[in-house]
This record gives sequence, structure tokens and C-alpha cells, in this order.
Amino acid sequence: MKRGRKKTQNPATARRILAAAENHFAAQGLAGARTDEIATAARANKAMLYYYFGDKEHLHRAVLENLFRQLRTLLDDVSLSQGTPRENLLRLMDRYYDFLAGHPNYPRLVQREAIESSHAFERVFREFFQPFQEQLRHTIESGVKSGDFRRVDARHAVFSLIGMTNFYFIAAGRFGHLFGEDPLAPRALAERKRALMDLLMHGLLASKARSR
Amino acid sequence: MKRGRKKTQNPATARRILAAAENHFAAQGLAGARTDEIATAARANKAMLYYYFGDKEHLHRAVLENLFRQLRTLLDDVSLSQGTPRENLLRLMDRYYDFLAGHPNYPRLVQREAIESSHAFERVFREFFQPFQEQLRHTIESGVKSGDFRRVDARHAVFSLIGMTNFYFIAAGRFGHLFGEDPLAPRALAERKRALMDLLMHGLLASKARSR
DNA sequence: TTTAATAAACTAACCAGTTAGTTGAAGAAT
DNA sequence: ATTCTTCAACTAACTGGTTAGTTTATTAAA
Repeated sequence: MKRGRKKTQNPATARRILAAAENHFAAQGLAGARTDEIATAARANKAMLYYYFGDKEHLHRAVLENLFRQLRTLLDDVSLSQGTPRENLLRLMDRYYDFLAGHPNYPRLVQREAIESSHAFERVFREFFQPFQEQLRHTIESGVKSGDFRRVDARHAVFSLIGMTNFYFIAAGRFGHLFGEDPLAPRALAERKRALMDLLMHGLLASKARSR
Repeated sequence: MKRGRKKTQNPATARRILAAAENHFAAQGLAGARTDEIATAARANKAMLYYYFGDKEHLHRAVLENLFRQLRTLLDDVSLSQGTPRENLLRLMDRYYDFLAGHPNYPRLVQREAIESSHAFERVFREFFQPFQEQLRHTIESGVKSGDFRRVDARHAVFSLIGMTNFYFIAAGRFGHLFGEDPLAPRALAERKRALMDLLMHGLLASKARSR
């Protein structure tokens, strides 16, 4: 039995609770998830949930912030100061897609918040989501300026590409059978990424650049 | 025999409840919505909700079926037996987009169900969503065969285009400010449609057809 | 002693669903 | 025509199960 003081700032129990909460909030939402079930799934006592996270809402926020922080770390070291817009956009999208593939709960949680548009997460969104959205927009804008991309409205393009990327992971549970295999299996994920990038790049690239 | 008052076939109260429920379920989800609030918003007694719809879950189902039925009616009379794949796809997407613009609750409700992937709505999805998805797939497949479209995987293309179309309406509440005006105002809606079709068609059309 | 944890019982609020009763209009009987 | 009957539509108040959050008692390690 591993009990007693660990002197850790992030004890195993808290991490187990966070992981279980992520699954339950992604599947059922803040209102639909049951604290008892989260505790059971985390093999922890329900009281521990309140000990570490205060209340249900704070636990939910912690789940989102934890995922946002990971995504931010991945995207922050994508340098956009060199490389062509095309390369930079591909690099950003590649990182983002791989993050979604590794954290399929993320788009479910974020899309839920977007649908709800509750005020509770405005700060979190501003802090984490907007930077990404702006990275994408600036990359596309510079591509339009350089002539690599067609004259598209970068804001709309950003919404389109995030929407099409997220949707596969959101719908995976329900429409997986249409693809004849587990849509989160490596083969299927690679195929999806290829199809996504293909559509996106043909949609964006200017004619002269397209044939490369 | 038949005495007393005749049963009204679509009482105003039931319609008010359905409309209020649509808003509340879209905003808060099945678990998050409160029957008391729905009743109040519908200016009806809570018992009427149970009188007309049985229970919360049946009300929720009625909301979804009501929207699905409307969408189906719109899409069923889109003839795909004539016209080019390009024209047919544009026609389908045009109808779908206009439906979303007129019923912004629809993508919120459907995306919620997709995220949850609960078994409760499998039948409804099979009956209503799959036909649409197949209309799109067949149109794209015939476009690939005829050489109008590039050699894309039609299944993936369908997911991409539904995802990018829905996302704008889902995110409208939260990210509207990025577009500088109400994202559901006519001008903004028209601009979004244009941007969407532009990206989609450039992503799909074969080079020779693109310049038209 | 303090910290991390478990287990189980508790409570207060919340909220889906019920109930018992009312209203009013459309027939039917007188 | 007037009175009686029936029933859909409606209401206010209630009930009871559920669930977020707490407490108490206990164990074990640092």
C-alpha cells in the first residue's frame, strides 16, 4: 500500500481524479457528470475530489486548463519567424492534429464550452484558445500577402479548419463504423490527417503554388 | 359518443414548450436544462410539459426529431439525378447552410449528441442524419468519378465539410466579436457562406474545372 | 504531529415527475 | 334555451429520489 505523505505537489490521487474527471466531463458534460462516478473511476474517495479541487466546477476548470496548458506548450515552440506560410501552417496543423489524436477528450470538452458559451470560461478561452487562433490567422494572412495562398478571409479560414479538424474526433464515437475500423487507430488517424491536409491545402494554395 | 371538447391537434402551449425546450437543451444540454425553466420560458405550467411530452427525455427527443424532420423535408426535394456533381453539391450545401442559419440551435443539439454518443438517439440519427451524409457522399463520389472533383476520399470530405459548416454556428456565441458584428446577422451569414463554399470548392475541384 | 488517504454515513438542496383539483367549452339531454 | 356531462387543458402544491458537498472516525506514513 502506497499511503502517507508523498511530499509531491501533484500526488498520484489528484492526477487520477483529474484523468477520470476528464473522461466523464468529456462524455457527459459538467452537468451530466456525477462526482461519485468520477471518484469511483479514479479509485479515490469522493472527499479527495473536494480536498484537491474544491468543488465540481473547479475540477472541471482544472481539467480544461490542464489540457489547454499542454496544447499551448506544444504550440509555443512552433517558430513562425522562418519558413514559408505553407510550411508554417502545415507545422501548426500537424502539431494540433497530433495533439487531438493524443487527447481526443480535448475537442469534446472545448466544443461543449463553445456550444454553451457560458461566461465561466471566458478567461480560460482568451488565455489559451485565442493565441492559437491568432497564430493560425497570422500565418494564413502572411500567406495571402506573399501570394502563396489565395485571397481568402483568414478569420473564416481559421474557423473552417478548426471545425473540420475537431469534428472527426467529436463524431468518432458515433460514426466510426462508417470508416470500417476504429477511427482512433493509428492507420485511421494517419489517413484522416492526410485527407484533412489535402483538402485544406488545395482549398488555400494559389494555383501556381498548388502543383508543387 | 364523442362528447366534450375536441382534442386540439397542435395546441399553442405544446408548440411554446417545444420552442423553449429547443433553446434550453441547445444551450445547456439534456442534463443541464431545467424543466422548471423550460416551463417558465414557455409560459406554461411544468405539468403541461409532462402532459404533452411524457418526460424530459421524450421532450428532448421531440425537439431533435422536429428539427431533423424540417431538414429532411428541405433536402428530400433536392434532385441529384440531373445536374453536374458540382452543381448538386453546391445545391445541397446551400440548403444545408440556409437551414443552419435559420435554425442555429440545430448544430448545437446535434453536436452535443455526437459528443455524447449515447445510444438513446441511434435510431433518430440513422433515420435522419445518415441519409444526408449519404447524399453528400454519393454526390462527391460521382464528382470524383466524372473527373470534376479531385481524387478525394468522399467519406472524409463529407466529415470535413459538415464539421467546417457546423462549427461557425456552434462558436458564434463565443467568438462572434472576432467578426466585428453579430455573426448571425444577414451580412455576416452571407459572407460566411461565401468563404465556406470558396474553400470547399477550391479544395475539391480538379484543376481543369477550377478556373471556371 | 501533520499530511494523505480511506470508508461510510450524513445533510441540505435541488429537481424530475406527480397529484388533486379547477376551468371552460363543446356537445347531449331535457 | 337551459341544464348537465364530459374532457382537454391547465394550475399550485407536493413528493421523493438524486446528488453535490460535509463530517467523523480511522489508518499509515513522514
